[in-house]
Amino acid sequence: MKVKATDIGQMASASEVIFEALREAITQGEVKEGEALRQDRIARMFNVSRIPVREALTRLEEQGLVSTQRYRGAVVSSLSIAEIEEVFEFRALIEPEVLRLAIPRMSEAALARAGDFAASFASEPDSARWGELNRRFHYALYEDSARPYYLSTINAALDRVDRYSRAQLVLTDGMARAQREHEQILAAVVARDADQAAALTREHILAAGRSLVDFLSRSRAGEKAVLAG
Amino acid sequence: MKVKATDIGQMASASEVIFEALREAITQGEVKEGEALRQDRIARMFNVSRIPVREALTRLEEQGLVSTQRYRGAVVSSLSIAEIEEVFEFRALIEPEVLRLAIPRMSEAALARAGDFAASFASEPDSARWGELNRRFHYALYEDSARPYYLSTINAALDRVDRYSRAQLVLTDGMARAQREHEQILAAVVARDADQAAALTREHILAAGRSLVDFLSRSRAGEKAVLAG
DNA sequence: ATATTGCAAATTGGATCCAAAAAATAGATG
DNA sequence: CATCTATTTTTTGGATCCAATTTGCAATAT
Repeated sequence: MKVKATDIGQMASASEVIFEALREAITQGEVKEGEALRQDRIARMFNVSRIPVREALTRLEEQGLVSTQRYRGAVVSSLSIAEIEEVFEFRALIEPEVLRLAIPRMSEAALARAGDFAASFASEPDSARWGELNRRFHYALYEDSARPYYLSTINAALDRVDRYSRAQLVLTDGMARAQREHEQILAAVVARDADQAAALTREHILAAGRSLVDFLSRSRAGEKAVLAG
Repeated sequence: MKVKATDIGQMASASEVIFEALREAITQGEVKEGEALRQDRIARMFNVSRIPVREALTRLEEQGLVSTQRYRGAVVSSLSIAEIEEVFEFRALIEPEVLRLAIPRMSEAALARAGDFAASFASEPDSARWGELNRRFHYALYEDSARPYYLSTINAALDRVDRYSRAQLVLTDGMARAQREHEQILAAVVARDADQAAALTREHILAAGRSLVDFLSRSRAGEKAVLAG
């Protein structure tokens, strides 16, 4: 995991830096699910004591990204397929509504930014950055909704499932399909057709969820077969 | 605030006990918004050092119940009227959907429990317990939805706004109206009419939100007048 | 009287240390 | 050789201590 304090803010406390680094590492899939996060090891990584590490782990646990058992330490939480499905179902309920609320008040600047992010997918070879680009594209469309609470719940939901999407996007045609759907959503937003944009967003999220669940079902079944055989 | 470790669980760590006690105290309105939560004072209350207190405050900050500035300590976050409106709007989007999902699979036991909670409002003189009864009533209706993530977001939303509702329920007829609406929702659920139950739940939440926002607008305007005059 | 500067008290973030619990390892026993 | 038990090692939750920062107050200047 990368340690870059400057990216986070000039006067960020150690625990904030560690929290952001760990959150990034988990959502990016750099630390695998079930992997133990030892306080002492992380503390040495950052040249600090275990105190700020514990604060970071507490935050991560509150966000549901790690789970902790008394005296047994923190492990990256692994979501069942049902739990992943639920997060996509949740997003499919929330995000179309936020987009609907944003459209009447959307600035040209935000719309242009969304267009730039949508276009940048095509020229981005690093699959590790697709998740971030996707998030920024949708965020640009949502931000003028003036609904900070909704946006925070969307971000929390994305943090939970992002790490599962990466492999699927690389190994299937998921990325190409997502790009096409982004263009369709964008066209509906440009036309200020809130109903259409919301419906397309809902389908976009549900389709992504179905693809991911399908992909994970296959790969997890494969893992079990390997382990058994 | 009450310190009752036994209520929370046999082997709960100190920080968990403190977290629950502070969360309860904040959501119940026992500590006022803007009030500073001094680590040392809380530590002495519970006869522990500041370390577990800091962990509890970290959790509360992650949940949005307190906000912290470096070296300036934690204060109970105060929500603007717009933010309170947003939470009710969010609940009005989520909760009807959860109820809709729960109805086809709802057990008789859960339905009976919801009925008991609905009835218990009438005989509960302590207004401090109304919020909890309300939460349990709705939770009984939602729990068979098998959507733990939705339920956790609903609980987080309720934690944010519960403390604002108490005074309003006592000083207006909000409680009586809520009771009537609960009975109507219950009837729709008994009839397994998911559309009707969802619509009633949405209206129930939106009406509660409107009442609360109206009440707070008046009382905050009054406060300003007092401060100015 | 009011604004300003300097110092002391209060408060927090973090380091170091300690005790309790769990995991790992070695030894005894069938 | 496998299994159970005792002991050592790891690891965590919490206590105590320290340094950095803010806040409150008093003395001073205007």
